[in-house]
Amino acid sequence: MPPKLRDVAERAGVSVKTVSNVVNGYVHVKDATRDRVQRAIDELGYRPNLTARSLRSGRSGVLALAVPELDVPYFAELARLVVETAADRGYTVVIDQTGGGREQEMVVLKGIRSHFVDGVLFSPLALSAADLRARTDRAPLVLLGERAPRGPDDHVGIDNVRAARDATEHLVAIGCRRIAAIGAQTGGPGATARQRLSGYRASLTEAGLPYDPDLVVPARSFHRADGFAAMAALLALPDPPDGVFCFNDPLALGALRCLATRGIRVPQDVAVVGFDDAEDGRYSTPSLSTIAPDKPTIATTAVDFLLARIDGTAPTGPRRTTAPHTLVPRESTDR
Amino acid sequence: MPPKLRDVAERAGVSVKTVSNVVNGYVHVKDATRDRVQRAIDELGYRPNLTARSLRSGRSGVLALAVPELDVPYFAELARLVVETAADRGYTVVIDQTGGGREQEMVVLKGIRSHFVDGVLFSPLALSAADLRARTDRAPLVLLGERAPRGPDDHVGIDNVRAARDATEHLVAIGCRRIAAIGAQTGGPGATARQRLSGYRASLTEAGLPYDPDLVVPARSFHRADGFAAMAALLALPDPPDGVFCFNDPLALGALRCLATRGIRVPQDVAVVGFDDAEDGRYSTPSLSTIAPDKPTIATTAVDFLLARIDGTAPTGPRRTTAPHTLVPRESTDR
DNA sequence: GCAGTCTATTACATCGTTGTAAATGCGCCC
DNA sequence: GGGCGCATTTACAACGATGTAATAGACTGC
Repeated sequence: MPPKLRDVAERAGVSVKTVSNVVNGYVHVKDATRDRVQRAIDELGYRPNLTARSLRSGRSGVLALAVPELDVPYFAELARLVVETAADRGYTVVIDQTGGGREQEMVVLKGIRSHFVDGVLFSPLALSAADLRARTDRAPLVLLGERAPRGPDDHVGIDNVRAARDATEHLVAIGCRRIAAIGAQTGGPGATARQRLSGYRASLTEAGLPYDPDLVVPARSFHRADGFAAMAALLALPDPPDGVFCFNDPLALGALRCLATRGIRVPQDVAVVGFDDAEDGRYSTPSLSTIAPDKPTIATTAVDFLLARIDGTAPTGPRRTTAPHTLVPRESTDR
Repeated sequence: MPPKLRDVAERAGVSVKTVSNVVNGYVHVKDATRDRVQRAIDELGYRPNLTARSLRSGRSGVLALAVPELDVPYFAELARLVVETAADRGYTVVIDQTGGGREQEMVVLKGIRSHFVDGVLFSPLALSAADLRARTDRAPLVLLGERAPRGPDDHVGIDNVRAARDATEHLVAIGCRRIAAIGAQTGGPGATARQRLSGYRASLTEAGLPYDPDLVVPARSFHRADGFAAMAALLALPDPPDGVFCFNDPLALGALRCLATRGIRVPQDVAVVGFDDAEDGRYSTPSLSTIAPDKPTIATTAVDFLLARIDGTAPTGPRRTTAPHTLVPRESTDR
């Protein structure tokens, strides 16, 4: 049974509240008393009970981070940054893995009120803007990632359309004429994929290149295996592409792998661009050109938005920020 | 202000305790009452305050997972599995990123008593066995990963010596004669690296190959960049290796990358084996042969050990389990 | 020498929930 | 019809902390 304030108080011969005052650095405590109490604290190894404190204060000092999958590098890196930033601000982070399904994401949305977390950073995949608007609960929530529904919530993302254009333009610039896109999400509510697709198309139009639906391959999920399969499908076309824009890095790495097994040279025969700038792509062979969202900015902005909501210092309307991104050219487009 | 039991009670015209009984599925509640209360709950959107519940019960339903870095694939995958398993058992997981430093790891050790988590899964890098034994606090703790100090704590790991031997033997079997090791930790308390090194040496001895200290390269951390640098150092030797055993996959991928930039063929000129079976290695070019620890077993065993400690159903002595591992041969040793 | 001010300390209520034990009411049996 | 047992409901205390307001004492100034 761990010691509590009362145990310390008895040992130091003072009231419970005085101990509490010492613990919280209250000014009006005589030095002699403070020392005595402090000694008792040390001797007993007292540590405040955060649960009790939290019940009293209404704050838990815990944020939730809800992401689809922790082992997708982008989310792992984001999680790392969020946890670090939150720690800096004195907060702990619990991780919620939604799996990306609508049902589980709804649970997160509903679950917020289960006090215990002060606010939620949420990176949804499947939820529609309507789902988000339907939320009755106005608990502190910040949407994370590239998704930007016109909802009532704070949001931190990047300009997906612009980024996808940058990626595609880059392929055009190095001489690609038949440019494929891997990662479209047909039907699903995935705004991210839609935005990237629209940037891709805009870029084609701008370059005077035709839009060929055969070159747009959907991906069920965003893993290497999906990229591999999609690339294989593209290579089976009568007129295969000479450039591929993948909607994230694992897809691109899967595509690279597929090309390697077929003995197709990258970037000479096919150039590849990814998205997210996961660490893997920096050391793959060939190394992967990619769109690099400014992840540290995303993480810190999101955490600070959320803390401002929690503290009530945020403005009433939703805050939306677009974090910068850059194109990082590497070997997979180096020609 | 979210509704509480009292609000529901007033609305339903019953006592607070009756509402509590309904919420907790207590049997002796008249159906009519139960319905009335349930309606009030639904209308008000009542959700129990987990903090209060936790204060009352002494349990928070939260486990902590302390790992060095979330964006090292092995830890990300482990985290994913742990979070999933814990969720299955009705627990939430908070992530603690220690950075792998002794100081921060000590904080985790001390911090356990800061109630709020019911137990800790801890994957230490820098802590010594002495540090762990010095823990006065007997809060539920399970050590995770490959480290196996003779401490008083539950532990789930794999047989590192055996696994390292398997890896090295595999290199011997495909004809390597000068086999290097990347990832030694000189001086540090890293038991993992020591064990893998000893397995490596044992295997050399067994194969009748000389042990050449020049072929053992330490790594400051276990990232791709370190593997790259180590490989570069090995290639600069007058008599470079024809096989490399890397103590984890990122090191191996960094090494592969280095070899690729030098135009050295893998596996023909140099064969490479990694450790951990991160998803990256399955799709790298060449794909990476590696030691695959049974991560799902590690995660579920660890969580179950911890929950048993928490419930008090665990035996008194420390429990130790060695999860199985397998060698997964891929292209990087396919010759 | 006494009101007035300031410091240091304290008792008590409270955060929202649940365990304990007691109260209420009903049916049933002898 | 009085008593017993059971189902149902309740009041109250407690989990460990902290805010509020009150108290006791020390000191100022007139």
